[in-house]
Amino acid sequence: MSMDTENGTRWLSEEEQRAWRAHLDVSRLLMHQLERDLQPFGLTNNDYEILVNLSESEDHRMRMSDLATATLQSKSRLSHQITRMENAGLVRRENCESDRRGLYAVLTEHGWDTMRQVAPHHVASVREHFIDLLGEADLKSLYASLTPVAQHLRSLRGRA
Amino acid sequence: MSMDTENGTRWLSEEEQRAWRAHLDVSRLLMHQLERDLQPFGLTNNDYEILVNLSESEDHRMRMSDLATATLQSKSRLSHQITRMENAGLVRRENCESDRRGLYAVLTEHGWDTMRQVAPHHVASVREHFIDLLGEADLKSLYASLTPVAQHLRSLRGRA
DNA sequence: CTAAGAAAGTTGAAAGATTAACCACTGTAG
DNA sequence: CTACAGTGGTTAATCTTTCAACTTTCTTAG
Repeated sequence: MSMDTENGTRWLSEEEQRAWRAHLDVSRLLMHQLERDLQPFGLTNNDYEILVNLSESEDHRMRMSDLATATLQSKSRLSHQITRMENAGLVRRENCESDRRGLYAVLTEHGWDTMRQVAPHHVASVREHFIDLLGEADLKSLYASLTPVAQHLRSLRGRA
Repeated sequence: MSMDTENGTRWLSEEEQRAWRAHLDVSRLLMHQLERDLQPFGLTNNDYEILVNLSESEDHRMRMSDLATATLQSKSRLSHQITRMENAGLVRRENCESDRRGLYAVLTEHGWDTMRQVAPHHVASVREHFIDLLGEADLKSLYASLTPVAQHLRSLRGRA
């Protein structure tokens, strides 16, 4: 196809640049904005994501590892994160009978209440800053385009 | 349109969820992967972005403020960032004649060399993990969809 | 049954990010 | 020309993330 310069590097075309930049900018600006919208509730984006995952799980609990995988965090980071949330009374740790190395992170009453209170605001925020700015066609094609990328990237993580 | 539950919250439809999740996942996985690909060169994503901005600027220099804006960082964060890069010999600070409060961040020789060495690899990385996984139509529609979102978000930053 | 290796999770130190307070200078309203 | 609000940038304290080392338990090859 295109082989632009002396050293064989295929630089990005105008069009490619634009798409790339757009994705990059949205991705950062959006995270930033969502974080800001959660701030009044004393939660960070990370806190919220943990709460979502636990809320949607059987018995409001998840194994640390699974939670780490689901939220794309390292074990270490998750461990610290859960410690903070434990101190904030949002979750607690419980050990696992079937595997004595393992631990569950469990939503507390307060965690669940918090979730129920905050979720509507968060959804509103996601709508206002993202979803509602896109048409149905946009959403469909976004999903169709990005899914293979996500798959590719997931297949890569955890290599050397 | 849709008004799903008792309390009036417009939850996300299946389709909306999927698109949202896809964007979220790609955005995080991708950053992570790019970071990893830069690692062998001793650069972080942030370092690289600064280098790009300076490289593309008149005289390989930019005012701290402008650089902060361009890279969507806070002044404080940028200040720390530049200090680190200064210690690594990639940039240097120079004061500004016309406004004695101001400083320029200037690319050093070593910074420029680094940039020229690394850029091809970075582009390859962006292609491998993003651009080349999308068709031309995908790119076009991605750009078209995301640009208004980016504008919306940019208009919001720097409020209260 | 046991030893070696893998898996689950934690920990502490070092690096990076955020917050708020700060200093120096500029521009402008009176 | 002066006082005062705003700009440009840094700094110190604090919080979060990363990295590497470590403990405990589980699995499996022999």
